[in-house]
Amino acid sequence: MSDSWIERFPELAALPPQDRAFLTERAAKVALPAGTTVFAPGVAAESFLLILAGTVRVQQVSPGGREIVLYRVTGGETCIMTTSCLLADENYAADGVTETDVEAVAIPKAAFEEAIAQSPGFRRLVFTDYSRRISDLMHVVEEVAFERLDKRLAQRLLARADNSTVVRVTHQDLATDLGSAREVVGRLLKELERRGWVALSRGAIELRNPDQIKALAEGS
Amino acid sequence: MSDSWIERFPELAALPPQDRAFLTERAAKVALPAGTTVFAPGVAAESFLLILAGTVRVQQVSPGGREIVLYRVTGGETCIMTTSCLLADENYAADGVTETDVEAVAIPKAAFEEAIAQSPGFRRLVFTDYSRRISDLMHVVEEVAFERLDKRLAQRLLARADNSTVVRVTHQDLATDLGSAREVVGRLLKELERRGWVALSRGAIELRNPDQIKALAEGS
DNA sequence: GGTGGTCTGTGACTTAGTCACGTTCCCGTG
DNA sequence: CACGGGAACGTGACTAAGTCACAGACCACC
Repeated sequence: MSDSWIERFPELAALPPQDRAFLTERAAKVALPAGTTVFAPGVAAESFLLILAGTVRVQQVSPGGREIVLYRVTGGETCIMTTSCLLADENYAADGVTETDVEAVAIPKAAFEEAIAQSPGFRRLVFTDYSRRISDLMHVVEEVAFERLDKRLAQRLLARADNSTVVRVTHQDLATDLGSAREVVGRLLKELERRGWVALSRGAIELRNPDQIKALAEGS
Repeated sequence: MSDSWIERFPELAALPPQDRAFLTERAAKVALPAGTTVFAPGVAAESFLLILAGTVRVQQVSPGGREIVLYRVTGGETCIMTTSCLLADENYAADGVTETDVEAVAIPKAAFEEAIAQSPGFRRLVFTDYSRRISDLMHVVEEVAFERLDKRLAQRLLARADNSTVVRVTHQDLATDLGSAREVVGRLLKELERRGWVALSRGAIELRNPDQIKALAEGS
């Protein structure tokens, strides 16, 4: 297989040639259409996944049907859920779904373990991603436990806007991001509209006053 | 240093003799009195920590003064916060405090990295603990986001009771465990007392009807 | 026997979540 | 083109949880 994908991962690109060759020989490129379930509670993974492009959403679903996004895996990152399955035979109560079409590289378990054993750079990649996820999770706990929902909503709107002025997203999507309920998000959005900060329409939210929204997102 | 401590860690006890010797030569036993801050935001760790006895509480503090316990590290486990600092030079927004007197073993950074490189068993120990913590954190998110506070309170009471019938704990301690507010916990406890399930006194809670409390803790 | 610190109680209020609907919009099929 | 069904959104009434500003109550130690 071509080794061009390896450039997406600085830790791997810096490996000595024989390590790079080892990885590229055993890696297989996979394409996952949007909406694919990458992993789910109770399903053990059988290969290590490196994401090249697209995003995977990792979320929890409550018995009552509510959902919360724990973090997103994007290009240049690895999927620690599958990593953990490989390394610790642990099964997690979360599921991963592709939000967009995803291109990834799969490394079989045996090759993964050998890479871990042989290559400090590869280990570093894996550990760094573990740390990043723990950091993400702690941030989620902090937000859910301590921050006001309107502030968190403003943050999500800005994050999803990504410099554009119109966000194509449903109230339910935002509620899932925040671990809240659709009606609650709807009411908060309505209040923002009343203040003239956003304009609401079906499936889309226009940010009319990004500065005020930013102030809300950053406010104490 | 004596190598008897290594028996507390099955993964390490099973190592080949030279790996065991390597670790015990470089390890230093440390004793931390209750209430010691083991790590805090912005402070980088300089050695890897294995806990022999006692517990370290890892928690987040909100700007508004509220706190939430993320997880506890007990005997036979490693402290992944310090691990992450060593492996990924990442700083976390959490702090660790000893809840009891703690006996631990510290392995300096250089020896830690060598052990990671050389010993598959040592790697396995580290990865397993990472996985456990991620699992813990996801559980916290799930609880905080989706579960009712009275149910979570009942769970905490039972966990702290540990087969005894009297729990020595303040309302504030429980609130910190749950990431809630003292007054809220107090009101819920009062309601449990009204039902005759507990008896309240200053600094202690007597479980008068553990079965009902269990039912609440396990109920949908 | 006062005194300061910790622990707990209370009421009034705001914010968030739940439940059970009703309404509106869109898009394909007959 | 009507129309029927699903997805998205709106609403009111209610419960649960958090906040704020206090007021007591208890304990230990001079």
